[in-house]
Amino acid sequence: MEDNQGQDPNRPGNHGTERSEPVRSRWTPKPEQILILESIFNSGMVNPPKDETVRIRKLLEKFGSVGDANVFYWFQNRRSRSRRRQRQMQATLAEEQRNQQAQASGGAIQYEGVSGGGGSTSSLLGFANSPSFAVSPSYLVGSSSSSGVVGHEVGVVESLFSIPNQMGFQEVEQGSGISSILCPSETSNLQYQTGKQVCMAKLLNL
Amino acid sequence: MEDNQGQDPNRPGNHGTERSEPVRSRWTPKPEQILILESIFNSGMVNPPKDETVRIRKLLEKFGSVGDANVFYWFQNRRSRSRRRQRQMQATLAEEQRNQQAQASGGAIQYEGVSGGGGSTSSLLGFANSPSFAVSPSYLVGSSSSSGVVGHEVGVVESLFSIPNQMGFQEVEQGSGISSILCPSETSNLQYQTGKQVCMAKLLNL
DNA sequence: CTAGTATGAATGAAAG
DNA sequence: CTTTCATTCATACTAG
Repeated sequence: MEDNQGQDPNRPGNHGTERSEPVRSRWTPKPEQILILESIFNSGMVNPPKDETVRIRKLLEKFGSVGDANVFYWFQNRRSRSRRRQRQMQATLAEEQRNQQAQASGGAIQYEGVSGGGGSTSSLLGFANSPSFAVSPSYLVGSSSSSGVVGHEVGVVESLFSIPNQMGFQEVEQGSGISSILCPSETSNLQYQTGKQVCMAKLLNL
Repeated sequence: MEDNQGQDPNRPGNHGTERSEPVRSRWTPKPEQILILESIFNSGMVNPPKDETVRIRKLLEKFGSVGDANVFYWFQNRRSRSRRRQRQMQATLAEEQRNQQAQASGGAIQYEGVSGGGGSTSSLLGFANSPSFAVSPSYLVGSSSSSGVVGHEVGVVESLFSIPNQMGFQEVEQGSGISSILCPSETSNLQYQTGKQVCMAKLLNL
C-alpha cells in the first residue's frame, strides 16, 4: 500500500535523484492539492469538520491518491505551525521592541516582508470574501481528471471556486493582513520545501 | 516526574532546535512500558479503574518514571484512537464497496491505521495467543523462561511476568478478536512512529 | 556525499 | 467520550 502519487512526476524538484519512486512512505501532496488546501485554509476554514474533510479529500483525489487522514493531518499541522510562527514572530517582535530602547534611530525591522496592507482577507482570485459565494454545497463540480497533463491545471483551478463557507469561522488569522494565496507572504507559506516552489502561480504554470 | 528516560540517547534527528531545554516536557514511554500497556489493553482491560491505574503505574515505573496521569491518558488515547481507527476503516470499506470502480491501486493512506491485513495471530514469542492467556485475570501470567535470546531486555521482560493478579476485570469487549501483542495487526498498532519500530519483538531486541 | 529544512505522521496532554 | 493543541519523530527534498 501507500501507493499514492505514483503517476505525477511533474514535481519541480524531481531532479536526478529519484527517477521513479515506487512507494512513498508518506503522502506528498501535489501542487494542485496544496493549492486547494491553501485556498480552503485561507478562505477561513482552518478547521474543517469531519464531513468537510471527506469532501476535501474527494476533491484532492482528482490529483492524486490521498486519504482522509492526510487531509486531517494537513489542517492540523497547518493550524499548529501557523500559530507557532505567529507566536514566535510576536515574541521576536516584542523582544525587538524592548531592544529598541538602545536604538535611537531604529524602527526599520521587518521579518518576512509582511507588508500587510489591506484588509482584503483573501485570495487574489477573490472567491472567499465574495458575499454571495459562501453557500455552495460543493467544492468542485466537474473537472474531470486530467492526469498528467501539465497545462490543464488551470481549468481545474477555475472549477475549484465553489467552496462553501459553512465553517465555524473560529479564527481568521492575524491582523497583519493575509496576502495572496498565489504569492504568499509569511502568513501563508505554502512552499513545502525550501525553495521548492516559491510561488503558487509559478507552481501551476499560471 | 520529568526526568524520565534519562537513558535514551538514540535520537537520530537531533537537529538543532532547542537551545535551552534539557528536560523532556512530556512522557515518552519506553518500549517495555508500551509492551505492558499494550498487553493490558489487549487482554481486555481497556478502561482500568483508578486503583488499577495506580498498580499499572507502579509496574511501569520499573522501566522509567511515569505518573498515574500518564497511564490514565494513555488508556484514554488508546481507546479513543482505536475507536476512531475502526470507524474510519468501516467508512472506508463501505465507501469502497459503494464505489466498486476502477480503483485498484492507489491510496491506502488510512486515518490512523496502518493497513491491517494480518489475520494471523502470531506472536513471535508465542505467549500472547496462548489459549489461557486472554482470559487470565492477570496481565501477564507466568510462562516466562523463554530465555536464551540475545537481548538484555529479555530479563526485563521476564521480570515483568510477576504481577499481582487482582483486578476487577470489567470489560472484555473488542469483538474482532485480540491479535498478537508483539506483531500487531491493525487492531493493535503499537508502533508510535512510522518505521521507528515495526514490530514489538524487534523493538525489544528479541 | 552530508547537512539543513520543511512537513507528514504520531502521540502525549488537555480542553470541551 | 470527543476534539484540539503541542511536541516529537521520520522522511522528502534542497543546498553546499
